[in-house]
Amino acid sequence: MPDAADPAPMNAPTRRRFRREGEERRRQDLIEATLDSVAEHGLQGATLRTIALRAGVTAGLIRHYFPGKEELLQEAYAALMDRMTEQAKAALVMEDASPRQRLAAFVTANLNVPIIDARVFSLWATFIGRAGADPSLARAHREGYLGFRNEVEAVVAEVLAAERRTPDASQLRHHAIAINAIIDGLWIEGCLAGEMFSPGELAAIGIKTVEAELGLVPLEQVQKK
Amino acid sequence: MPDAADPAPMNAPTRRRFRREGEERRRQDLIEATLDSVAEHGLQGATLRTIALRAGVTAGLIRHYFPGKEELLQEAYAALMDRMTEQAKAALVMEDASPRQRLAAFVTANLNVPIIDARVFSLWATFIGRAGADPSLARAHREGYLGFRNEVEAVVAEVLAAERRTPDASQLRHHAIAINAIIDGLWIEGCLAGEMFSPGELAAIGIKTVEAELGLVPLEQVQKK
DNA sequence: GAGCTTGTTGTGCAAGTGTATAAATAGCCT
DNA sequence: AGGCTATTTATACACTTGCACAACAAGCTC
Repeated sequence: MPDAADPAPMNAPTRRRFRREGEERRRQDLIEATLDSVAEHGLQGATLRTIALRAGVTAGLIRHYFPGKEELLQEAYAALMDRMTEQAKAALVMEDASPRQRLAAFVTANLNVPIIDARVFSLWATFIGRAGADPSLARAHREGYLGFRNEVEAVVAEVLAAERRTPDASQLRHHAIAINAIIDGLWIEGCLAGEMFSPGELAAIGIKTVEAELGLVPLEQVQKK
Repeated sequence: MPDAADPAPMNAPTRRRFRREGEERRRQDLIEATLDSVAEHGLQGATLRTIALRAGVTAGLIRHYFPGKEELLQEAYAALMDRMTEQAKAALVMEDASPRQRLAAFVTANLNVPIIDARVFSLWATFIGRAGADPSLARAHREGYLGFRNEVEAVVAEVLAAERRTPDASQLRHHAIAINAIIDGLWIEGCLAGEMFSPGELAAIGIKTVEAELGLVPLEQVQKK
């Protein structure tokens, strides 16, 4: 069958149809596609073409929104950190709850979905692994870590105050460091081997360990009284 | 000065001098060079040429010892895990020491150099970040993790037995999970921001937190009695 | 020391990388 | 409806990557 019926002579180079999106939307889509690619294939597998494919655009467009790949990765990492710390802190804004309840809720929130998540962990590990060599990544992490620890320290202070205990700054700092470690450690265990734990088990362990660290008497004993 | 005195006519293609090394030596050198490259430049920067340069050989030689880059990376990761778990367990083989002392020594060993080390952490994070996508990495981690946790569980059982306490299997497991988290969390804090802590501070916090988790009475109170 | 084995080098190559840039077209403004 | 602009596509390019292979020489054996 001859192609004489084709209105375009030769095989017309049919160009890809596309839609114009707002700048903010495109940037967010590209960042999300970047995180997806990094989570799935690692930093080495996250090529501009892979990212663009996932975002539903062609590779050239990335350069229109980001000066280069480096900047895209940095913005993606910043977006990830923002999301993580924001979710973590969100559990703290409970009105009309005792400090102890708020602390427990904070621990619980950090040891369940969506914070316990294999994809997020993969991203965190991939990026943090470069923190030793990349000062900008190291600084971003440092700020996020200290912010998190300060939140913990503030709640701890409230909890102890409610118990009529007045720790000095050094003790408070040690409590925050320890509790931060407990949450981080359980978070990793949950992300890497979530199916090894029954639902809520990690949170229960976390609360118990944190309260033991603070020297709080177990709730059963309180209620028995 | 004319080069007529040069015994070689033209610029003779002077080939690189080399020495033949034993197979085991070369393999270990290449694995070490791989770990160095990954720690410094990440997985993406660890190219065959970079690795070979660091090992003092040319890139082609790698293919003589490893089927491909994939296998080299896997063996490097296995070597890293071996070293880490071996060092960690080494602290447990103390003769004539009470279970409680052995547990404290274990915690201390895991929260000081050489286990607290930015390079090792960078490597761990880089590799573990790929565990979600690479089943072989995931399995290697799982085995190392469970081995570590079982060690912890064994020591905890001894400590509690010495205290005349007989926890059931579930309680023992929870203790091991929590203590493992404490050590991991503090390890990360120390690796990522070692200079924020005074020497021995992390170990002190670790011991205190672990003993609180187990419900051991602080040593000061024991001695006062 | 001659000869042989094989560890080691050097070069080549196809595929893929980030970046640069020209061509096209979607969608707003008048 | 028609033109303008900037978003988007598509192609080109220099460079790097992992891998293949032929040439070479280090060091053992006799």
